[in-house]
Amino acid sequence: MAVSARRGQPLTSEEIYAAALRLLDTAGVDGLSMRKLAAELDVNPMSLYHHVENKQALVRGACAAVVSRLRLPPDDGAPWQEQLRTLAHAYRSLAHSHPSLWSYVDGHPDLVDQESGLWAVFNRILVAAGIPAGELVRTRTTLYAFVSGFLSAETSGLLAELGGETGADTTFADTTFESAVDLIVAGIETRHRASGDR
Amino acid sequence: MAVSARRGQPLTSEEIYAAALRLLDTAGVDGLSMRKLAAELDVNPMSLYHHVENKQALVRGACAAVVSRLRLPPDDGAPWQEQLRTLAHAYRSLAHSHPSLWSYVDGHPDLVDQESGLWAVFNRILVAAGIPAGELVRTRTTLYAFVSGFLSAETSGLLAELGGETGADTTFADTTFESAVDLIVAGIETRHRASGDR
DNA sequence: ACCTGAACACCGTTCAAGT
DNA sequence: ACCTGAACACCGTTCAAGT
Repeated sequence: MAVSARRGQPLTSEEIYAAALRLLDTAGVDGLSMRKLAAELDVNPMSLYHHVENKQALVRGACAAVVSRLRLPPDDGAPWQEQLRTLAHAYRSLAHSHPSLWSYVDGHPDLVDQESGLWAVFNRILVAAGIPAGELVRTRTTLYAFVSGFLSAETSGLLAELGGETGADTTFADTTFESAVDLIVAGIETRHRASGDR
Repeated sequence: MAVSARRGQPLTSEEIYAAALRLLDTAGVDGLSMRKLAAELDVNPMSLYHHVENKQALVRGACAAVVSRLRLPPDDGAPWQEQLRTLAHAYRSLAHSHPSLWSYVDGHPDLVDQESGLWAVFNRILVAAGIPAGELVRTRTTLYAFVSGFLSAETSGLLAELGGETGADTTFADTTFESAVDLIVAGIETRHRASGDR
């Protein structure tokens, strides 16, 4: 097994993705280059191509690794409202763990489902909330868009500059997210009640 | 006044931005380059720098031109629900007019307000809806995030692949957007009713 | 004032050659 | 198998020189 002339150790894709994530975090998607990544790993730029198809695959892979760490709420019979809140907060803290990556994740929702199985869990919760089967996809898509739109606003700085602190530990963004989730839950409850009235 | 050797006519920034928008529409933000733009205009790449500070300013300027075309609903005393729906549809059709630009607009919400005055109009409508002054920024930010999240999902193809046609002219995306706006309006009405109960 | 060519410091990626 | 250097086709941008 040939070995890097510069490092005396073989490259692994784990190393590559870890270093890529580090660069992405500090410099954003545009700040990552194959050549800088190679320098970071003390390796010839071309060595990377033995472990990664190309730059696009590298970025996607790094994001996939992040998204796969989403902690989905267990199917423990808790009220759907609670499960939905838990899911929303888990997703938000995932975004916060790598904010400079999030615009990419946002633009590639297929990756999200593929790596986390989010949609199956989302469906389960919405079924528990009484959403009819025919409305499932529509509702899930809308709610996902709402939450990810919120995170995009947060990540891109729309929320950061607004209003100061509201308390000891919670920021304006925290309380605003809370009320956004409230609005979503209330929206579903309203819909449920409406269909019950028929 | 010196003149392009290749074209026999002076460059104008209007020309530059129009051509840039054309390139952005067909190739996306990553597909635009100063050199390709210069070729499109039959001009030396360096001539562009006499009219535009750099590439970033060029992209921002092109997006600003698009956003400034947002048609805001007039203050004609129509019910706030109707005005909110009109605003949402105007914003959506703006996004549809240049979908490949939208991820950039989405990541730069400051540009949106600066070029369209959206937030003042948004505030006016929310005041009419009975949102208290202290909740204005929070509510407006949340609703904007919801709508732009939806458009991001639409623009990035999340909605495109789902469910076929629902009728003659309306697509799945159209009806889903409609129900998303319904959810938003219902959410505000609920909040209004709740504060009226106090 | 406006335009231009040469140059610099970067990119991603292919390919043939090394071990 | 894995690594590497040279090379190709691109980038954005500076600068000195032209008209």
